[in-house]
Amino acid sequence: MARTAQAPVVTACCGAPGDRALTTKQADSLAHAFAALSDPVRLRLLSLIATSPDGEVCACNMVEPLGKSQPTVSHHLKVLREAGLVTADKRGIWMWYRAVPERIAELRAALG
Amino acid sequence: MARTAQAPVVTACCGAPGDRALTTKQADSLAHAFAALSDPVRLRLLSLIATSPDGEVCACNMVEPLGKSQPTVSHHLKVLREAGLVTADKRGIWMWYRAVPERIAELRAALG
DNA sequence: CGAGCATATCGATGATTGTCAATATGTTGG
DNA sequence: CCAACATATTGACAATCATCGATATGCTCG
Repeated sequence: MARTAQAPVVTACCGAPGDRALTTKQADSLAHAFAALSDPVRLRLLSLIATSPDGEVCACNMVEPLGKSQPTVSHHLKVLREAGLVTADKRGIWMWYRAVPERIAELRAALG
Repeated sequence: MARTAQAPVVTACCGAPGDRALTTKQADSLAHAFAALSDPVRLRLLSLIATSPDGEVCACNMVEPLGKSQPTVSHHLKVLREAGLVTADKRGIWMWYRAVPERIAELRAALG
């Protein structure tokens, strides 16, 4: 007695799911990371940062191109930081953001 | 007169963002796709399907391992379908789900 | 110290989402 | 056609989220 209830023992109605699927813990962690990428504003922020010639971008240069208020941009940057996708570095008055390639590679690996 | 307002022309306060960042349209599309991966249940569903030996899994075999109600699983499968990450194929009573590797590769490429 | 600026946090609000019970749709066997 | 079953849809509700204005924090320069 397993599967759906009255599935024959030998070959069930359905394809076997196998057992190398994600655990609940793995899925929780990954979902949290992907959630950080599930907003257009955050994707554009990460894109701005990751494609910057210098490898880092000042927060002051991200408000205007995004067309969102400063608090909104700050909020999204925080989400990206908490997801481990970017790091922040305060120098003087300004906050400099860099991408975290290892973390991004992690997500890419989860898709492969 | 650009950048933040009173940034010197030569070298601004801040790192230049460059111009190969995502457009609004691209970001919208990608965000929609990543949003489909932002839930643990959906990640486990996709994992179940993608790692199945047969390359396809019957919906009847995904309700029990996930510990969620049948309508909830059905809802999540619909989200994955609408994101283009899986396809569904009705054969007789059962619905068979397969992963869409091209679409998954698309997302992986966006992270590269 | 005090003024001015960059960034973060707070509080509120409208919108979206995950979940389930109930029900509908569609398929097969008798 | 009817009963039984697999899956999808509907309706409702609590929780989360994106957004902004107002405000707080922190830094630099005079």
